[in-house]
Amino acid sequence: MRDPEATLRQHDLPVTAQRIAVLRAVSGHPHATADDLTASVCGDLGTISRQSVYNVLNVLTDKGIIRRIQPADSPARYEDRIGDNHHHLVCRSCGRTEDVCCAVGEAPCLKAHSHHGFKIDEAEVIYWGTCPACQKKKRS
Amino acid sequence: MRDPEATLRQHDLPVTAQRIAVLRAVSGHPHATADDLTASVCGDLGTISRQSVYNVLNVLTDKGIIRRIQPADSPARYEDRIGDNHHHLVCRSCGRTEDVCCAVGEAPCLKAHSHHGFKIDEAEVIYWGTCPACQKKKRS
DNA sequence: TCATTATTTTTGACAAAGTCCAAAACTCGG
DNA sequence: CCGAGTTTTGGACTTTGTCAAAAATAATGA
Repeated sequence: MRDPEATLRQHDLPVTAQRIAVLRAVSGHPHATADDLTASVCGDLGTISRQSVYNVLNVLTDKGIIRRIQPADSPARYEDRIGDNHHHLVCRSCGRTEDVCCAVGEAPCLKAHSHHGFKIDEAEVIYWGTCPACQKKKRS
Repeated sequence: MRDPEATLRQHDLPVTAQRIAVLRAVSGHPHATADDLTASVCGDLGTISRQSVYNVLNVLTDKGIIRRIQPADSPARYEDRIGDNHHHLVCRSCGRTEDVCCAVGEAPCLKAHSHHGFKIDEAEVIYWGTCPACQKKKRS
């Protein structure tokens, strides 16, 4: 995210300190939770209400400026990187999340199959596993 | 699920009325939530505690007798059909969930890639879209 | 069959993540 | 700089699920 303020203006969103700070936090901490982001913003602005963090994250998500990912057994996480159809790799034991490029080119990702009459708009892929650190921990 | 009782015994689980009823409910209502299942079991046994439903669902899931799916913005759902690596199609507006056969054969499903040093054990795919009923509703 | 023992079930409190609402503060256009 | 309309804030509330202790039940062996 080069310029949070410009990004907000481009999307006709009033520019506020909270929005700039949250946007910067998301940008600087990919896959952070709302809680993580609140902490990060507080280190920047001094304070922000929990509700504002959610408000901002929701409006940014709705506008497509950021993306929300919600793996099982984890609070929602947010990221900056959008529009490139990448997927995620999540550690079952610590929740560590990494980006993964779409493994198979166009299929199944982005391909609008038709099943059961549904109009499909996204194929979400999560790879579940164990991260290096947790593999070590388990062995010991 | 042909015989819930036999299934429980096969897995060395003490047979209780609650377990049989929950197992039957999951079998008869694929993709139901814990709440749905509680209602269904109550119509069968007359009553069951909320905690017992969770206890049973957890133990059955741990044993691999049923599978838990946790799409974003939805409570956990449970299903009977396991071991065939199928995926899910979820309606964004009403949560309706359908099974989808693995769209691309072996890849990316079940294929253990190695990325970031993670040991991957599952590839979960969710297709997001709008079900026929909600498409109609939106148009009207 | 019956007592024993370990496992389940129940009840009620609790926790995490997020939303709803009304009041105060702020942004932006004129 | 003013006023209208958004945002932000604080607090209560909701949903989904877990924890813990006591009561009930299932499986085992005599």
